Amino acid sequence: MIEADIFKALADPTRRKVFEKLAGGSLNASALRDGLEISQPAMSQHLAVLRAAGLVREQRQGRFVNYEVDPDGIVAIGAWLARYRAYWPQRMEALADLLKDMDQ
Amino acid sequence: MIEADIFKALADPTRRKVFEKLAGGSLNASALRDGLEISQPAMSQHLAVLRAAGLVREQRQGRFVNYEVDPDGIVAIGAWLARYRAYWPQRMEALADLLKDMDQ
DNA sequence: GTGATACATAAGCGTGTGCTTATGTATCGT
DNA sequence: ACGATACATAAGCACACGCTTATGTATCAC
Repeated sequence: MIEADIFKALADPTRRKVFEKLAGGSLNASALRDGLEISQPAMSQHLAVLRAAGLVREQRQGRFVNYEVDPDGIVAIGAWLARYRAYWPQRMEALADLLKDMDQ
Repeated sequence: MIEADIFKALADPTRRKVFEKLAGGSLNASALRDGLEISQPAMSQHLAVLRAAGLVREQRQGRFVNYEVDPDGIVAIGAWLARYRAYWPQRMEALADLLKDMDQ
């Protein structure tokens, strides 16, 4: 069950912050650290969890490892959420439009 | 942060099973137990977590307490997911249609 | 080659989580 | 009123989780 890893990964607040940072674009592990008061090994461990969950993927570039959001993870969450379509208050597309607007 | 409670709640496999059972319709705590090898207090605790996360809501009916999916929780997940819209492989509506088909 | 930088991994530790057993509270049947 | 049923709560315990420090590996600059 891949959902198990996904929800576990997202249960941690630091990992959610990291993931949201990556929503703005690709970043390396060091760049992901600043702003967050976290040690280098802790970040490395968090990234390993996110990667194992399929939420993030990496790309080596010399000494740096660039991380980016893995669309597969997003799809998996969407797939899970789709099972509860009967409880969506309206079409998810409409919700998405709503949320896009309140995104500042 | 309500997402914290939501993802934490869904991180547990038993709670996800309970939640998916409720996707089929309202059920009381005892009915939710069968199939799952879990004690009565454990189920009660899991339901308390799901309720606190806004994923489930209850309705007393005599001695029984009926639980059902709370659309607010679904909306909250959809709202969070909407932040990553840039990484959706296509429109979520299309994904939803796809998933509805492979839902046996 | 040598030192510095970027990141991963290992080991150990405090804390949170999910379970159990035991008990409490409320409603139903008689 | 009394026992049974449905569920919640309390306390205690084993284990998982996230952190730290220490160390390993790989790439860059010179």
